[in-house]
Amino acid sequence: MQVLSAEDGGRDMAKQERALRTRERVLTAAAEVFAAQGYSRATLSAVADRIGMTKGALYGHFPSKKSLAGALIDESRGVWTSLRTEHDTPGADAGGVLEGVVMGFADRLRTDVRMRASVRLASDCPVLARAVADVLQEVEDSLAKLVRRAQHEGGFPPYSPRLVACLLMTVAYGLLHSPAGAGPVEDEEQEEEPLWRLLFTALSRSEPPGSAQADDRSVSAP
Amino acid sequence: MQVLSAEDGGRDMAKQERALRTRERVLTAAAEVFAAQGYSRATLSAVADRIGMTKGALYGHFPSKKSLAGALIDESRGVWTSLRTEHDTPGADAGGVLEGVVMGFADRLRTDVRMRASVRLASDCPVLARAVADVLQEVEDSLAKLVRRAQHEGGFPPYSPRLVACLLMTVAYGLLHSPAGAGPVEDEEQEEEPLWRLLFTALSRSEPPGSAQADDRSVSAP
Amino acid sequence: MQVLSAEDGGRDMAKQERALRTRERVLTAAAEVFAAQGYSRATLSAVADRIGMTKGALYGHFPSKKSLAGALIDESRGVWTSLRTEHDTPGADAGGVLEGVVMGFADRLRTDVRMRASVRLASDCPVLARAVADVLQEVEDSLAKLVRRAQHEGGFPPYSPRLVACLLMTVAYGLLHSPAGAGPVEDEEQEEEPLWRLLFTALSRSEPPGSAQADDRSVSAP
Amino acid sequence: MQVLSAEDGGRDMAKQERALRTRERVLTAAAEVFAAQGYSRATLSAVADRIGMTKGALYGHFPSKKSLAGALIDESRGVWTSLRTEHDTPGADAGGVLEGVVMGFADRLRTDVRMRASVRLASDCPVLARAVADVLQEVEDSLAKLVRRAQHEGGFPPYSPRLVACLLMTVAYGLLHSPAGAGPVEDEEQEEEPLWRLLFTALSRSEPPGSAQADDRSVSAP
DNA sequence: ACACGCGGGACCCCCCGTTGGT
DNA sequence: ACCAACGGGGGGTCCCGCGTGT
Repeated sequence: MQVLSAEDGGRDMAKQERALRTRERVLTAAAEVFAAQGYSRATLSAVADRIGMTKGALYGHFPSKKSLAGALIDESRGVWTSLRTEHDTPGADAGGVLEGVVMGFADRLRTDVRMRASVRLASDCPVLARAVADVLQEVEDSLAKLVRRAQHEGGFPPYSPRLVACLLMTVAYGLLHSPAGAGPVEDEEQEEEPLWRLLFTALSRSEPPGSAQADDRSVSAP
Repeated sequence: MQVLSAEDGGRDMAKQERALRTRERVLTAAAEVFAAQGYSRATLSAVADRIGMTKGALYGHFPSKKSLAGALIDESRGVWTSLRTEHDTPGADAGGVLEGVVMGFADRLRTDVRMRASVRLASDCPVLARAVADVLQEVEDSLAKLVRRAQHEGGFPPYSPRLVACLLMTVAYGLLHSPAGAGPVEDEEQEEEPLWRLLFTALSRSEPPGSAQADDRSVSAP
Repeated sequence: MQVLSAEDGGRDMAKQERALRTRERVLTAAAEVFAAQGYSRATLSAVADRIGMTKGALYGHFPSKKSLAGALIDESRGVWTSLRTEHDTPGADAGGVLEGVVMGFADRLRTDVRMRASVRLASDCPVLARAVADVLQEVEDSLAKLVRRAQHEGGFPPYSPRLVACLLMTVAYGLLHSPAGAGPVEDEEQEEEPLWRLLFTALSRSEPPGSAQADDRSVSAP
Repeated sequence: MQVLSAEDGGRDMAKQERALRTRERVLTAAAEVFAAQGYSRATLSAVADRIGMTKGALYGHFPSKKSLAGALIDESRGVWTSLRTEHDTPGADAGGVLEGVVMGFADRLRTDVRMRASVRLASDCPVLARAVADVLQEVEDSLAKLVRRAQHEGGFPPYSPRLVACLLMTVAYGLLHSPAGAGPVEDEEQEEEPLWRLLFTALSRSEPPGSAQADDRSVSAP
């Protein structure tokens, strides 16, 4: 049914190519709306308008609103694993890996709309509880394992690894749900990365900070 | 508004007593729904059903869904100030005050449904942005000031006070938006307090934690 | 049941006196709201607020919104008959009686809120169709009979009496439903009486108006 | 908006054709309900049921109840201007034009549901006050100007033109708000045209009607 | 007994997610 | 890919009765 002849195959591939491109555009637009409005307040009309389509056209690519959110969630799983394998090279010390993963995650959260949407959907969506529980547990377990490895290698305080992982996830959730305009946004576009660095620094600190005087920017802008 | 005489006053007070009790029940039920579902997914029917009333009955106490959320927000402001004045007794060291306030806040978040609802509404509600921005900024400023005082008295690392405050707020938001059932919930009801203790410990730590081996519960269950 | 004893009778009468006064205030307030808003848009809250009562208190005097409108309608019947008997004195010529009745009606429409409310309710109310049909037919028949008498006495053009009566009623309805601010309202408070006079003049005219030039105010302000 | 090619254009026109037909059906159904019930008592459900649609389907054509009424009002403006230009041919005497316009208006009021709805909405709708004030003033001014012209040409009594125009409008309003079944409705379908003829005859009469005896039908059936 | 106010049920407008005909 | 239509609530609010004190 798929391959009938050479010409048809070529046309089908062209169609699929085009369909795939459209699907990506839909996904990105949906991510923007989901990230900004959350699941329930987001409307398919807003998604369709953003890419000059109609609501009905979306149903050619995704059978429901839920499936749109699901696709975003699924994709985030891949992003996460790639993030982990990217930093967790053989021979790397766990502390560095942990830092790389966490800060890389923070960076993705800042630059990638789909990542933001996925994390927000993870806590917003009522009907995807099972889908998100998987990837959530996976991420949390990975983080906990990294923490444990870092502790064994030394240099990371003996906090409960699972608690640390949970805290990191919680901060991610919180950032996605912060009221617009809140937070210490002063620089032009550096929004939330200093916050991640502060958190990571505090969690991984093992030495006394010295007797330096307290002053603003001491961490966020050395 | 129309206290005319002693007898009438008595009757009015009785009426007001009853009405006030109902109002409180409505507020609590609304807080439960808002905390669990967020603003947009919460329905007035759910609020009414929870206390055995109808939607129309709610109209006598709160003219709109927005006003319900607004009442919760307003109340949270009072709770916060009482929390601050309670711990910020003259002569107390800032570090202790900060700890008391943060942990007290965490405890309220765990026990008081309305507090949970308020914090969640702060980041959920589209129409109350202005109302929440006030109390939010107030809370964040108070926290930052406490951090600064703690740093001046010594014993608190020289992080950016505003960043620390923002992180604390973010964690609060994140906890309210964590997917149900996530997190290291294993004990019967100790939900999120260990997480707050971990965060506070990490932020205020100035000495090396010693060479203790890493193991679960090392912080949450000393 | 009514008169038990002298004291009780006195108290009852005082009560009834007070109740009657209240009833009148309610009726007037209701007439204002009905005349301004029509039946369906009028709310009992607006009526209650206008006299400093609660909605429930109204229920003690009138069992329903419909009964309130019904009372107004019934009262208008009495007003109408008194209006007719007032001008239809024995020995009066029918033309003068007709003019007196019509212009008196116009005056009542201008000064009496309840009359305005009644006429408006006559065409607004969905559930009082039967009650209004009676008084309506009565009024129309009376007018038609007066027209017929005036025609027999001479001096009134031979229009169909029933059609003339219907036209007069229609103008009354139209005035009550004119959009606020419409019409030739230029004088301070003389609103709609010139219109009635124009209509009556045109209907009763039998002579040529002469060759006077047309100019504004020729009829409304001689 | 997106006429891309001939084929698409054909399809779009077919689509638009269908949509336009439906829009007309909706408009007619709404006019029936508005004319019969007035604005506030009219419900969108009644409109939808009348053409076998659902409430949500209406939303695709008119975003609100108000916009439905607004479309009717706007359309009536066009009907009115066409009515005026139709009779106001160059060289026609103003008296004839006035008669043609008024009687044509009366006929439209009898045959065109939308016209009835528009006139009724003009005095019923609370939110369209500004939209109706325009067309109202326009109509009234046009009528007044015609009256003035007729007076200058001779043959029309020197009543105040604006008062005459206002009276005509008032009768139109009154007819739309007459309780159902009222009036001298006896013939099969000749409802309100005799009333208009009586009014116009009385207003334009300049000679004595002769000494004919008064009898029913003398005007409506010469 | 009378008046008051809280509460109830119904309904309206709006609008969203979703499905066939073209 | 589009348009039109559907059906289901959500929020709002109105009119009305039952229990409550005087």
